[in-house]
Amino acid sequence: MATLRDISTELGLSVATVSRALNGFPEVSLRTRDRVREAAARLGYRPNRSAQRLATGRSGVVGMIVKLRADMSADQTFFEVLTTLTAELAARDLDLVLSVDQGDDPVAPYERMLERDLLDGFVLNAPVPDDPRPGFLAARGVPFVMHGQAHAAPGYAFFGIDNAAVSADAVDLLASLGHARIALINGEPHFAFAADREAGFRAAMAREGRAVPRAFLAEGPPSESTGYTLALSWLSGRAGPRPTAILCATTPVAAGVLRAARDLGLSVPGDLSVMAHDDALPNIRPAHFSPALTVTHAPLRDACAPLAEMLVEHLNGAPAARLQTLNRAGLIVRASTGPVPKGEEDPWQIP
Amino acid sequence: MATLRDISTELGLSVATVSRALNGFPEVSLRTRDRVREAAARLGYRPNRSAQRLATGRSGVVGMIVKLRADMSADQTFFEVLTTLTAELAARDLDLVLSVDQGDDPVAPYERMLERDLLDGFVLNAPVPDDPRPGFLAARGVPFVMHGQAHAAPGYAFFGIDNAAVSADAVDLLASLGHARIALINGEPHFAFAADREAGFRAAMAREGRAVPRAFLAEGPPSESTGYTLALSWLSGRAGPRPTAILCATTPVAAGVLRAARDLGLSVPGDLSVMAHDDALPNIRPAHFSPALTVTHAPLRDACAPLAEMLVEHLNGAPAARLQTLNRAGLIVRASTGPVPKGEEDPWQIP
DNA sequence: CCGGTTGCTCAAACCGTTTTGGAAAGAGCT
DNA sequence: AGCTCTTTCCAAAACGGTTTGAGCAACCGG
Repeated sequence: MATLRDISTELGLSVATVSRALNGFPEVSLRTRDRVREAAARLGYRPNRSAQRLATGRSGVVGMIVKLRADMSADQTFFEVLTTLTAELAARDLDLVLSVDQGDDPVAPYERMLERDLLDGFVLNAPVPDDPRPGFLAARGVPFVMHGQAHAAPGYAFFGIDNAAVSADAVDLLASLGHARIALINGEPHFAFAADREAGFRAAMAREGRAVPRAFLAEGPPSESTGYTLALSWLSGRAGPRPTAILCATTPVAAGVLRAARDLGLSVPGDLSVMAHDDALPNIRPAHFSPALTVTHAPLRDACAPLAEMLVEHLNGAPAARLQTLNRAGLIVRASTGPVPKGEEDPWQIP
Repeated sequence: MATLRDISTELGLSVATVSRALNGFPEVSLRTRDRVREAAARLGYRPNRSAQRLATGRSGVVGMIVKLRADMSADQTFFEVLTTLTAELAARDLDLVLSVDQGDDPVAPYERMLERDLLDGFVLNAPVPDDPRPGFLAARGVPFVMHGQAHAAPGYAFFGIDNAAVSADAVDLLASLGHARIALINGEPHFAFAADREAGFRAAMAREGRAVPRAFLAEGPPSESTGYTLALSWLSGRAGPRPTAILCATTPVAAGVLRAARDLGLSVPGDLSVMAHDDALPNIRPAHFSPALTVTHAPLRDACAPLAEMLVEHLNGAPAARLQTLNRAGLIVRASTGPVPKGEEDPWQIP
């Protein structure tokens, strides 16, 4: 394994110059920099991480915790983020180490990883309302970036989408099509994103003058069966006048709703409009649903490069306040939404 | 953060002595060792990993690859191993870093991790028959331990259970109860453990003089629905004389079989005996099934300490040939197995 | 011609461990 | 006392990078 010293003797330069050349410092001439680069490539030089870390005082490793559910499965969306994030961090010379946790204390696994004294920072995910982790890490001066947002105006670095707007955009589209009875199948309520979606939904519905009985505001795991079960019950009319539009937290949920409509002989969008938020997971193609699904669209993948970049800047001393991005999800209108059915324009009455 | 130097000046010793004292070398007197230990604790000394690694030439980090299925889920059992293994390795001063892979090439993710030049070795899991990974890593001189076994007599370090014996023990128990028509719901055939279970099953059945038609040798994912569906079909009698005993790859599969029997009005173990292999995953308690499930029993958790220990020894130069353990699973007889029903003692006839 | 700037490079110090090669002190033996 | 072993410690040399401070040209304007 070639070292800086090997290159320096090879070229008759000092290790200092070689080091600067490879790190792209400005005070080394273009010509020598190219020579050094060439020699490094030729000798197959790879920096020794331990040495680099010893000298810089940084480990080049950031951590992330996988939170397992009671059934020992991990969040589907987690892996989607994980793969891309690993690549994005690697491109910035950071390694991502994972630790798995199944305990109750949300900060304990972070504390354990800090004790190992190996990490420069963290990527947090799946924020919950009043998430205790940001406070804990901030108190210890550990840099981190959050994927999502646990508070309305957090004092920490984060990247996420405007989840209140996700619901509002969907409601606005459906309302403009004349829908008054819009039901929501939300994500699980202990996640911050779901709270934001509900708040946005309620606010938009109120703005449009549409009431929403508690019965038509449901929540559940992001699975096909969640959508199927809830839609079956709602569309049967048992819970009250059936919704003319259903807004789903994820595309699998929408797939279940579509199946329920099919089973009941309802046409989409003739009798029922269906929308979902699309995280753009692979192997799920809402454009190929039948009918093609109208969605708000924000690929989870797209969060990874910004998150990685923000973490790097944070590690380099950028203040958290500068590292806050809230993206707006896109709106893709396809074939699963249409005008409200004739005679179904009346909103729900709150008892 | 206190360093060796801090301790050495504090005590008027050299850093060399402090280092040896802390690492428990014999050439330092008991008295000074205690003084050093005390001072280290008092000053809150924590060794600088990067420096340690630079000096020893080892990174103290081992890798593991999470292989994702097409549906983006990970193997349930993977996390069970992962959590315990992380702890066991940490107790031996090794960090475990994970990388997620969803590609087709089985060795590519290992190559990628090696390129990052951060790892001392690997833990491999979920071996497949003729697994290419051991050869790949051995060719590069990278130490690793395998959880399981991909070949009959591998040349590498591994820890696993004797899966042929798992099947044989179950068949022996059932045969001793008079059962002749024993069906198998095996794990997915691309895993080595399933191939071994099938081989053991076939051999034991042949030894007992029992034929097994292809139709009663099924395989599938380790889920409740796999067991339910297969058992429903078998017990209906459509595929031929119904089995008097069903051997399941996992306890969730057995749960499905029990449900199918219940739905068909069959009593267990009156009409049907049911067995499974029990990995002892949390949240699944075969002892509380109704009836309590007879199992072969080998907690996945139990593999972790040996695996960690073997990896450490391997890193310290122990030859692979000395680091091979094949454990025997236990047999726990509970209430789901009983004598063969009267009049059902005849084996299947192979057409 | 001179003082000052700029561009490029180098030697040396440093990061915090582990490990090597002695050396001093004491013990045991003749 | 002289000699050889142990025992116990130390100074110094790694490990392979990064960073500092200084030096040497060449170039600038005056």
